[in-house]
Amino acid sequence: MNRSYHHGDLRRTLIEAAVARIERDGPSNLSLRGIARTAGVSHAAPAHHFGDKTGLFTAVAAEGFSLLAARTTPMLDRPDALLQTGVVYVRFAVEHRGYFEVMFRPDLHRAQDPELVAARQKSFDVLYRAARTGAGIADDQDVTGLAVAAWSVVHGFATLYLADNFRDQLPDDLDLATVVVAEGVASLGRTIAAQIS
Amino acid sequence: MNRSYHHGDLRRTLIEAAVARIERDGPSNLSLRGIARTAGVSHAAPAHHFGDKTGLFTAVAAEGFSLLAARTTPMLDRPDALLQTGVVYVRFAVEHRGYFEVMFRPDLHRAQDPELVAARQKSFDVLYRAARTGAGIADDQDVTGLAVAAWSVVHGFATLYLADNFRDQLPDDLDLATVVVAEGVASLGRTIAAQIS
DNA sequence: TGTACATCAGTGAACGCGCGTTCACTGATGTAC
DNA sequence: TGTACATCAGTGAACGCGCGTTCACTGATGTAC
Repeated sequence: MNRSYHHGDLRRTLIEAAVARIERDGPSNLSLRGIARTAGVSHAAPAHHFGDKTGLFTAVAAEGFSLLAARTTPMLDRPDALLQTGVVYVRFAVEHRGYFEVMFRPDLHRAQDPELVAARQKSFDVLYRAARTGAGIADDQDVTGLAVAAWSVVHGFATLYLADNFRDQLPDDLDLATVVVAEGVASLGRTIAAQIS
Repeated sequence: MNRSYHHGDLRRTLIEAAVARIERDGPSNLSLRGIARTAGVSHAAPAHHFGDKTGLFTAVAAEGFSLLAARTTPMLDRPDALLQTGVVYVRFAVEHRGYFEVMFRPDLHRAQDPELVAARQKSFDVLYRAARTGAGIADDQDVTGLAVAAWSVVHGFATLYLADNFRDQLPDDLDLATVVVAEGVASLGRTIAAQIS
């Protein structure tokens, strides 16, 4: 740990402080000064690396999408790729809530930032590939509905879970809860299939 | 419209101003003073009706859940109750974004407020009944997995849609998009069912 | 190896601002007689 | 119907606070010779 005047890796430290801060205080009440305080650094230091507040959150979101892509990509080799990708998505959201909450709040970051766009695209690609291989869909067939439905269910579950909406309904253990939900999705698919026609 | 010193129905006006404000500026940057400004009233007036900021948002959330329950309940009589409940849920989120965004942000309101608890419970009951009747599940069977999955998918879709994550993938028209997603859910159910075993 | 200098990273004081809350007040309304 | 008075709803000035951003600065590092 560099204790001298120059920090060494302040950029990284600030991103981690931002994440820690969001996990502690929730996504409201985010402040640059609070993050700098958590990082143990002067409140003007972030400007040096990120320009302004939005810049910092943009970097957090971009790194979040990179992390998510890195975590989900290995699942593509599994026979149950779509299921496993979903499970990893939910785990990511719960274990890295600080990233997750910033990633999907476009009011906090610059959506057109190139680094962010690239990282997000990488995540989306994994999802689409998982949907394709999982359902045995050929390259020229449309996978949009499936991908959007899969994304919606894991995203909705993660969001509601984090906001404590399932406390009374599901087992405390996330793995057990995931099994219940997976069975629910199968059951839901059957029900909706019957109601669409 | 009462233009005298006494407003007449300030409570209602303030709730509507809060909703309008959130729809305009997003869920971050909410301020009591801004809401009072939108309502055309002194910034100290809200304290009279809601005590403090949290009190106002609690009232907004409670009214949101009541509205949602009122909108979804009529769907229970339909043969395709679960599908229709889901469609109404998504429409509600999109058309009443101001309510929706507050309802699921427990950091903004007092979660144990009796009025809020009652209204939320009413909404949950509709969802559970829709899941039960939709899937033809008897009263003594467990419907948790199905209900949670159904809730997750509509909530996730609404959230991602509102945060503009589907711009490139789905038709602009919400009704058309809903059809695509419903088919996706059916397809997802099949895929997951195959991968669970 | 030593020195001079440019560049870079982080500091801390200062700014102006909008915020939530409080408080004594005032204008309007409702009630008792 | 008229008057006195209590209650209620909304006002506006004031408070202290934390915020984001700016700016001249200082301490450390890297480079040229």
